[in-house]
Amino acid sequence: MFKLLLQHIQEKVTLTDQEKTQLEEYFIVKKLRKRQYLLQEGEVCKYMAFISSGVLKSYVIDEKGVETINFIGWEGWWMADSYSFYTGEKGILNIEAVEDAELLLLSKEKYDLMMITMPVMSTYFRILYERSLATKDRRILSNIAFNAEEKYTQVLTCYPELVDRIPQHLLASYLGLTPETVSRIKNKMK
Amino acid sequence: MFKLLLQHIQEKVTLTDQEKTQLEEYFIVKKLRKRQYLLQEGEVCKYMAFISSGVLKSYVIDEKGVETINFIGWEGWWMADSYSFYTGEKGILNIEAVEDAELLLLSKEKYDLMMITMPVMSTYFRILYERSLATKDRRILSNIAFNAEEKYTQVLTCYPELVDRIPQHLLASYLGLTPETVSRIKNKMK
DNA sequence: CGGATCGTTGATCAACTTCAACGGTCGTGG
DNA sequence: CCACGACCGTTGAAGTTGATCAACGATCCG
Repeated sequence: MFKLLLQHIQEKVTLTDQEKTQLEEYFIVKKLRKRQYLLQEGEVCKYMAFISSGVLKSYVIDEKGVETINFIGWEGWWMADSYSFYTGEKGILNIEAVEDAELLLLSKEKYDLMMITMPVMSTYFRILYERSLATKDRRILSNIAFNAEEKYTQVLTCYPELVDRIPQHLLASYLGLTPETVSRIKNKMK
Repeated sequence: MFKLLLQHIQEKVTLTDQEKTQLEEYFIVKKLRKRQYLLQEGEVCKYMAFISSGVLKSYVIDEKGVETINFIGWEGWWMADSYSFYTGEKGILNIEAVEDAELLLLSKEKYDLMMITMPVMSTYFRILYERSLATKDRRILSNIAFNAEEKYTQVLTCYPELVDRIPQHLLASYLGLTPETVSRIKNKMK
């Protein structure tokens, strides 16, 4: 259950055996079935979720009912409405299982506590966020500087697994394109 | 010189007098004149820059010579090619002064050292990154879910100062639009 | 003064969306 | 266990948004 999480953390920082044990106290195990919500628009995001297995998506729905994917994560990724989690204000994201999933939830209270009592975890998150910022910067650039085909090939090279793990229309939405456009690009490139 | 930085840090964490003094050791003061580079594409980003005064932009240039703005910052913002800074690999961003600017530079070596010797600063950066992630998430969403007009009005409400601080064609590029389009939207809305 | 930079406006154009129809696969309930 | 509906990808045709291209006026500054 905690194996993947511990492994993940230890790629960035070193944990003592005591810290490893201590760590488990902070999390709640939660299972989600396909299509089940972790969070709905308008709620305050009370948990960061570490995905032990399965696939989750976060997205918004506009007034016409169109879904726009904010993020897609699977084993080894963290998931939350970051704005809502850190500020405590109402969020705009929905988070939902794309496949059955097993999560380790870290509540805001426990997170704050952890940041005080386990400095090593504050460091872990700082490092995690460094990577994450760099990635998001690249995604922003590809959004505003690339055309449809460039966006698609970029995501293929950066996240080759993505294509196998999720339905194509989710990938399309993640890229800000329509399913039709992605379908046509795929054809054209083959 | 350090006043703004200290103020900024103390919005997020509490510093002792000793830490305040210690902090200054880590930084190099640097002045940039308008149009002067802080970083050029292909270089490794060796510094994070805290902007004490002035305006900086980070951007990429595509094969046709078109500039795409990644980020624009002024007094109180941090600036770097985050990917390059954290990984130590060559970067893709150019960073340049839009107006004469005064910076406090924190080198990668000093940053790494600071993270070890000043836990409070590790915490500061963790908190800074939390906010930053939330902001970038919102920007990604507005990039992929919004049309030109919505992007423009969103940036107006989130960063009203931006319009006064920077030329309009930079704002356009920041939004992934052409100057012409922004000009037309502005007219239409008035 | 003359050049560079910037915003504006108009006309044309292309990329991507929208709309619609169809075929395949999967899962669920009768 | 099969049938039907939901879901998904594909293809074609038409439509729209924003880009491109070009010209012009204003401002700033050396």
